[in-house]
Amino acid sequence: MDSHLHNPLSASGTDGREERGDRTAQALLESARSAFAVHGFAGASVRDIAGDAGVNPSLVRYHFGSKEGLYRRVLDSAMEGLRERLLAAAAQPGAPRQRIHRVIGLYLEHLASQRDIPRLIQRALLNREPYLRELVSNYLQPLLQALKPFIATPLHPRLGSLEDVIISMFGAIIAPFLYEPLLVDLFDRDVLSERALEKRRRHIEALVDLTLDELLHHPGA
Amino acid sequence: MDSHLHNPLSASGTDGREERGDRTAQALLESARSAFAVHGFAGASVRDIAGDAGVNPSLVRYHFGSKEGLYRRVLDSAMEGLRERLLAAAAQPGAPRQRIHRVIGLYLEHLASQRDIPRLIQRALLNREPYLRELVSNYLQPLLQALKPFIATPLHPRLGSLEDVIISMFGAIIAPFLYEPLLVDLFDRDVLSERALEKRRRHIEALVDLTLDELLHHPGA
DNA sequence: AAAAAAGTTAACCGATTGTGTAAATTTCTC
DNA sequence: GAGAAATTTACACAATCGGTTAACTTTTTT
Repeated sequence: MDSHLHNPLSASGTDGREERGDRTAQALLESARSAFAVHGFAGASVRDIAGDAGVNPSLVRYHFGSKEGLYRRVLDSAMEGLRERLLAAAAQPGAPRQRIHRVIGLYLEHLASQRDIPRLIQRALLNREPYLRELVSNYLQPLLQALKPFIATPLHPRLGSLEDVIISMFGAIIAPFLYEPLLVDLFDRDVLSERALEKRRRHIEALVDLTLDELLHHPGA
Repeated sequence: MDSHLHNPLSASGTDGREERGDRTAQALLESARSAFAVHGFAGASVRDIAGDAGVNPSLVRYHFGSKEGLYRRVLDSAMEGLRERLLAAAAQPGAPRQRIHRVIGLYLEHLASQRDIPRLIQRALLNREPYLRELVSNYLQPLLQALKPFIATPLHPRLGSLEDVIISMFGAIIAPFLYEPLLVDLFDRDVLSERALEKRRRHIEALVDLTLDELLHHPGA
């Protein structure tokens, strides 16, 4: 069926020269990432994506096989390199708390530099796409295993299990990116400006410290 | 254009008898709520919704004017009554902290009993639908005004402003509902079971207390 | 320069989309 | 029971969807 269909964006194989096909595939990827983030997979049309990229719609099939193939590549490219950077940050020397702060800071930085990512992942979550299992096993599971020994702790009398704490911190980290349009209306100020995000990073750091202190020393009952 | 188009579900006007049209409108609403939550507005088709409700697709136009009219009614019905219950919980006598816990507990209960809501709101957020402004001014703004005097506080040296704390708590509260498919894979256990949600409620309560203590007394620098 | 490969284009396909319309049916009113 | 109103049905519409094909142009290879 799909006879040739050479995989594009092959990191420009032998030499560093960028080929013609690579450029159009890259343009399609960028337009698609934005379109899928804004309108979702079902809401974004191949024609619109190609139009935005200034390219013929049929090239989607040529370069990516199908709309779904393009979508997969968008998700992959959005996550590219993150796994290695996160694990490296977790493995770097330092006190456990410093490592955790580094990982969180890196993740916040990644979200801030690629604003489409939270929405892409959130849409994948809402649609319960099978891609999520990869995301879990590739990113979250290794990260959890790398960080868990630092905070191995029995049940806390009030905070409960470590899982609950992780869920809360994860929700708190992602919140401003996901609820931005709502928060702008509620607080009447930009929550994704560079200033706000740096403020946010310090807040998360404090919140993590607060819960870690409570979790590790659990003084109160 | 749309000449007659009587509004259905009029709470059965004079007598308590449920009319034929009300029943089909109700069936459409229920099917639509599920379909919009699962597939999104663009992904859910009028024909599928009507088919699931066992009803002719044209009745969507008759009862709700259009697909978008149906969608609006779905959002309204999902939020119905929540505002009054939340404000009543906030206004009930008791210590400020108890009021906050009541509001949060009520909200968690509402999310738990209507699992479609987090997904519907999240999709509305992702699509930046204008409906969100209503949601803010009808639910969040009044709630914020009702709770704010209890925790009026200057900037905390580490946690930052009250807004940041609210954002984090909000993210933590919603997290298990939104990230459920991901968390099931990650922790290999149900995070939305009745047991897990009660555990979750206690955890959130502790987390709120922890941050409120820090916010109000801000002992550490 | 000829041949092969890679990339691009335009046109078309069947399926599905939301919506509109007019007639048929049911229910209510008198 | 006749007439009016409310509700339901079947059918058609224009538009859009993703996908397919074949011809065309550009680039690379020989």
